Amino acid sequence: MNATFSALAEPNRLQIVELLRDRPLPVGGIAERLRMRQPQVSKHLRVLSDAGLVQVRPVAQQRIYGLRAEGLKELDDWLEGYRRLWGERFEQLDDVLRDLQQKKGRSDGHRK
Amino acid sequence: MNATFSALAEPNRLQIVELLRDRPLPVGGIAERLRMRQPQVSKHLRVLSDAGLVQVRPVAQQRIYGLRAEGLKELDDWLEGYRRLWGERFEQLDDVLRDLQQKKGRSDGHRK
DNA sequence: CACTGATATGCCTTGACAGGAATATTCCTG
DNA sequence: CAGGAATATTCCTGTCAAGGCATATCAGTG
Repeated sequence: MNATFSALAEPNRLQIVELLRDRPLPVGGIAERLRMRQPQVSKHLRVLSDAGLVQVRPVAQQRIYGLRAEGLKELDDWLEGYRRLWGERFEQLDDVLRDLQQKKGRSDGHRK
Repeated sequence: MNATFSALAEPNRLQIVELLRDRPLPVGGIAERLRMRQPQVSKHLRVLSDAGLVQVRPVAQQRIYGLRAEGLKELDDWLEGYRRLWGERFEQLDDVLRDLQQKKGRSDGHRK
């Protein structure tokens, strides 16, 4: 999960992902459209690949990079635990919890 | 959006977000539970706050930090454009697109 | 095989950023 | 207003990662 965020934290890498959202592309195609140098694109793709966000398919001497569903679904699953934050009236619950966080008055009462 | 990923890319920051998922906490409480030093926690919270991922509520000299729904919803919205990747048979469409990526779109007959 | 196109890798330099420690700031209470 | 608790900020330092550039690798073709 951490690798996912790290990978997407880099602006160029995020751009690549957004570009591949439309369709898979060879390295050269990515470099051309994003005005980046080929070596950097390869490096970024390496990181994205390690994070499981993209996958490759060799065609001749080209390598077609496309998004990898599982990688992004992982992100979606992570978000699942946070969806209750919006859409629901969560602020009221927030207020309730506000009281509970009072340092948890334990037997170690030190009210100097 | 980029700020969001950058903020969550840092392991400790991600931990903080996951911790605050359960309930809002004061700076000291966060530091204590995550075994981090207070200054670092404050710095991380600053970044998370700038990214719109957390919000503060002052209580006495404490500052209660909690998740900010809008920030995480933004992430969710971003993912929206990628959800079609899974759940649906997208691989077949992938195959179709494979042909179109032939290095150029000559305007020869591709009527359908 | 030599040649070429497409991509990956290695080395180097530089800038950003996280942690550590000290200090400043803010707010409460007597 | 002094004192202290909770938090923020500053300065410093080391690390790591991204870009530039050269080069290696690899597949296809004549």
